[in-house]
Amino acid sequence: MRYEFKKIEPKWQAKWEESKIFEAKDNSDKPKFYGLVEFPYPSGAGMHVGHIKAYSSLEVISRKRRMEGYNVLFPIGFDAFGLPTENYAVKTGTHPRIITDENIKKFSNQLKRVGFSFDWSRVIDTTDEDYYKWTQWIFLKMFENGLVFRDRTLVNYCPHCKVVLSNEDSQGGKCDICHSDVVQKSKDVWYLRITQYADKLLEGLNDVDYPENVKQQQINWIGKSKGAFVNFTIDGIDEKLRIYTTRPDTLFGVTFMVIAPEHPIIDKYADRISNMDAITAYRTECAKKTEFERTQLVKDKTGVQIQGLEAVNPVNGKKIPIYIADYVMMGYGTGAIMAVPAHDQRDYDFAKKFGIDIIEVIKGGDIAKEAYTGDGEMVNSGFLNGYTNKHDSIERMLEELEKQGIGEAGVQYKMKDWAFNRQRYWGEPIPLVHCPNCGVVAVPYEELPLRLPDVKDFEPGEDGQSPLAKIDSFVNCTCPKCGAAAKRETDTMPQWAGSSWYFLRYIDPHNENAIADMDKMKYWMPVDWYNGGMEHVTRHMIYSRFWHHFLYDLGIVNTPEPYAKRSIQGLILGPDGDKMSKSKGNVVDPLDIVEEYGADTLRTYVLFMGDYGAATPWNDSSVKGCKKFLDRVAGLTDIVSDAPVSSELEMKIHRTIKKVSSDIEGLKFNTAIASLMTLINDITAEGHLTKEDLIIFIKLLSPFAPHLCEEIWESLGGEGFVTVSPWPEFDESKTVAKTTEIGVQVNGKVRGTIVIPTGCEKEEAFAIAKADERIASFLEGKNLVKEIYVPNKIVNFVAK
RNA sequence: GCAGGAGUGGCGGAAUUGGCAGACGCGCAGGCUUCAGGUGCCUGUGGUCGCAAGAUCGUGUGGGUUCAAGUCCCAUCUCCUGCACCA
Repeated sequence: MRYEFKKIEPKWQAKWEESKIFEAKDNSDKPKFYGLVEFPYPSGAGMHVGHIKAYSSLEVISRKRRMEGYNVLFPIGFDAFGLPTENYAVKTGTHPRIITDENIKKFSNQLKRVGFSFDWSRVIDTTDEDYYKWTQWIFLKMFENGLVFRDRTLVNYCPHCKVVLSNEDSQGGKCDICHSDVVQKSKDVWYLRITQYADKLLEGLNDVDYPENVKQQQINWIGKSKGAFVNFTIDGIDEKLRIYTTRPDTLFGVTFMVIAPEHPIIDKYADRISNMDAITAYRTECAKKTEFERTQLVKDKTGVQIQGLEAVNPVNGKKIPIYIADYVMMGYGTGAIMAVPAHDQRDYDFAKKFGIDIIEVIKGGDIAKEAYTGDGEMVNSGFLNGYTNKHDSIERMLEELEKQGIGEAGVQYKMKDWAFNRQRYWGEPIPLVHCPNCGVVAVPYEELPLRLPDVKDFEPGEDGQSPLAKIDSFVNCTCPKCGAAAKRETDTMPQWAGSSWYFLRYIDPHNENAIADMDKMKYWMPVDWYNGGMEHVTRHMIYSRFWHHFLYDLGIVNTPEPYAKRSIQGLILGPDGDKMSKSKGNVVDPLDIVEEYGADTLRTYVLFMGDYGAATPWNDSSVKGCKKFLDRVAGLTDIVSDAPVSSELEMKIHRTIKKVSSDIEGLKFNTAIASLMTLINDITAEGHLTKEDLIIFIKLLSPFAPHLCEEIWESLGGEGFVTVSPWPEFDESKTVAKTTEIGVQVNGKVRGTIVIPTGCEKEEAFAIAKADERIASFLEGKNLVKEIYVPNKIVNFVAK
């Protein structure tokens, strides 16, 4: 047979669709497997080879599971709200709905052409009102349960996109969407109280199978730290300055305090501060800086002492100066710190610059040179003197603080509450109403979905207002509670909302009464295996785990954790080894590859190219190598004969079944394909194979190259589809050879190889080795000191 | 700075977890097929020395443990990814 991909690919894609073999069954006695891939944002550019790699791992595993007899749910959908579509709408005047529909159509066709075995009967689109109705519904549940609040604070704001960004979306001080510098702006913001779930999100990690680095990244992101809150009094005023510290045991070493430039105490006591001009100037200076600039100037400390306010160290009564400095952030802890210059490098640098005392309280370093952050004996510390263990001294200090009522143990998280609104059109409307009498009121559940109004102008307002604010018919409404004239919230939800629960909707995509039917969730949840990119580990995964924990607490879902197992695919780099990007012109279009070499070749290549988790450059020549491999597979049909193959080849077939089966489970697709290549080399050397042997071969290959394998299956008279035929089994006894070739070392150097009966005793192995002429020549005239034999591995003689 | 990961031929990458380093693919060289190019097939392919048999070196670098180290330990360099004045 010849590998005529242009003919066979459309043929089998049509047959698969017609036979519905990829549709998951809701009522099944079979064990279930729920494989999930991160659904795409349907951009106008269409699919990228990165999408192919991202979906191929669970594509192969899902196909293998079907052959193993599982009822498989392998769905796909579109995360279609978002800025690129809206920006394109602003530019072209086309409605985002039309653009989205076009892009989804384009993506679907492309995915189908690659032959992915998605269940197309369960496609979801986050911008579909039947879908976002439930996104709004979950939001209202959170509102009802006190997890939604509004606050006027400094937010990360992108002046280019004109939206408020969460911390997650402004990493490194750059807007995640347009990469402009993010500025700080005072705004009213809706927050989701994700911090209330910080501990559950941490503890939940113990129960899931995520790669270690993924867990670690989430742990760092949540950033839990244990320490203490301590209240410092301000001299002469009845006012406490509250700080957070992880080292309360160094309290005797505090020689000054620092507060963030935005700290409210400054305005409160402005009349007592004698250098308000200098302070105001410094604050203005800081406000101008972006957070990025502020955190970049790590080396040089700046600040201004507050003249007129002095704090009192609560453990020794000493009066200490208070400074404002931008190295203290309002957003973490209490926005104020106690400074211990002897044992904190930042405080040390500041003290050196401003000539403040440095008092050593932990022995072991040289505080004339730098801060000492290690352990050691406590000194100059009153009742703590003589303590040598950090844990003990902290405990002792906490005890004292609580006894005297000046502080208590506490925890802090780096993770902040989730800024949950955008001033944009193309997102889920936030279902809240502002009533002059009742305040903020929820839209009643029965009025959901709260639909996006049809508008012509998608341009956001210059004052940072949503385009929805310009639509009077949308804004003006009556209060659901008191009936008074009221105004709708005009902000929309951020991009991450719709993807925070989408895996639940696949289970029951058309349910009109609930996000999904409980019995169906009990069958399908949790997601057995979720594959995606590293970039979603801290945002999407944390957000969706938060929503899921919340829904679990309400009894709406049946598992606390949504994803039992997570894997990560590595990037595909351009042929030049750089990240693919339009500007570099090194982008590979997957459809070009499908056109020229076929979908099976593309699928095989993206998994063969290297370690699945590693970033690997694209190589056009290697693609051809995979095409050549499939050509040779097609050619196997020409050498089928009735004559049984040698026992040697039979063993290799059994070994290959074993290896491909286990490699797929470990995401080692490259070696699984390599072993099939090795086997075809062995078959070619043998010159023939039986029909049964060929069936085994195409079954093993079918998850990777399903179109070709179906064609061969059909030509061999197979019933139905190879895709749903049983996965081959191997006979362990047949994977073992009668004889094994092993290396023989003399003094640790390989001097030859011998053939031994597999699993033989050491005496026999030594005898065979010594009988070997070459080995004997190396042993001649020497004393055998030691003989080592590792069964079926190696013989080593130590001779002097 | 902190956390995680990686350094193996000309290239992508293997190595049953301490047991013959370089599987498989690409590339390259030679040969066959071909008027020719391409395709296809066969052979070879880590470095150095050697006609060869073979010897010798070899997994970022330096040390160590071991009969035996890509793999374990100590030190060190480089690169990637994330976080970062987090108190």
